[in-house]
Amino acid sequence: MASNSEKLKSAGLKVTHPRSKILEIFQSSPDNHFSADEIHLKLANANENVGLATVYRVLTQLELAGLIEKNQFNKTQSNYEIKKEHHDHLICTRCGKIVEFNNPAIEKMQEKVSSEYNFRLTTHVMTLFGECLDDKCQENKD
Amino acid sequence: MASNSEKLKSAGLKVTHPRSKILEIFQSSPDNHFSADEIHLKLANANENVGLATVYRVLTQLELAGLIEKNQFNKTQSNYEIKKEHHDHLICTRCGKIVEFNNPAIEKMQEKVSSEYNFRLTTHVMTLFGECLDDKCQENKD
DNA sequence: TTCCTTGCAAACGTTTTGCATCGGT
DNA sequence: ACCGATGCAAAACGTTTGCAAGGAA
Repeated sequence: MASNSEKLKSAGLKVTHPRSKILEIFQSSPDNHFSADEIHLKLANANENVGLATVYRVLTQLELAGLIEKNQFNKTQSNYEIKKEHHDHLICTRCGKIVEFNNPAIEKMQEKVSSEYNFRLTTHVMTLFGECLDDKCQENKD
Repeated sequence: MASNSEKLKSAGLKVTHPRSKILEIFQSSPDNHFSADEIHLKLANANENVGLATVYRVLTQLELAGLIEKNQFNKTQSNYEIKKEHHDHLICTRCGKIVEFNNPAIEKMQEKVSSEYNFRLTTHVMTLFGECLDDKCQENKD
């Protein structure tokens, strides 16, 4: 497996401090989804002086390089996660928990729907919103 | 079927010019999806002097009243359509065409996925992006 | 040394809000 | 006449961009 530096280089990006650090953050939390602001905050907490504009620029570059993925769960901000096999999301509207899932049967039917309407399917967004039944979340029930 | 005035009244909203006009726009194009700006433009073209802020306020109220539905197809702006039976969308990324579809089998599997992950499903977003094979769209192929 | 990268501040587009005025009921 | 609804302008919000200074190769 390639190192972070190699990944950046092969994307045509110089290996700089902000880029390495941001990539590290994603790799150390492979199941987490971060907003640009959260990344910025994490860097600040680690005494890394990186401007918010740079965070946005780096996130865009990493996405373009196929190293991370951008999600639009809510209207207000974008969320980024490290690139993995394709999956969709299940989000708890009470505690914010995000679960990744992959359901080949649904994907197949999406293809079928598309061809029925004479479309060539390229991508899709499928996000399920609900309430998780975890103890931690249930405790906050009103 | 209730008139527009009755719908507004039963939502606790006064029957005003902007509200009636906006509701009319949606009803006269039941298959169209409009942004706030498009509504604003349509009103201006019809020599209706309605402020953009009012358009946003009315759209929010109509959504709250269950008369229209808000969609987030792209990051930049929200789209509104008149409320119908539940459906999802298929969008052509080349010509912007939006097709509505409803697939009970997929919906059933979404329920199944949710319960597998111990979630009580409340809503979902499913939007398929592709390229439609309509003549009009194909003409624009590069 | 080159030219990519960064930080800062200003610009951006959409949406929201404050406030004085207007208008249904 | 009351109180909600409106128009306008300004603010808010996440994100992008211009520019001069900094840093990897």
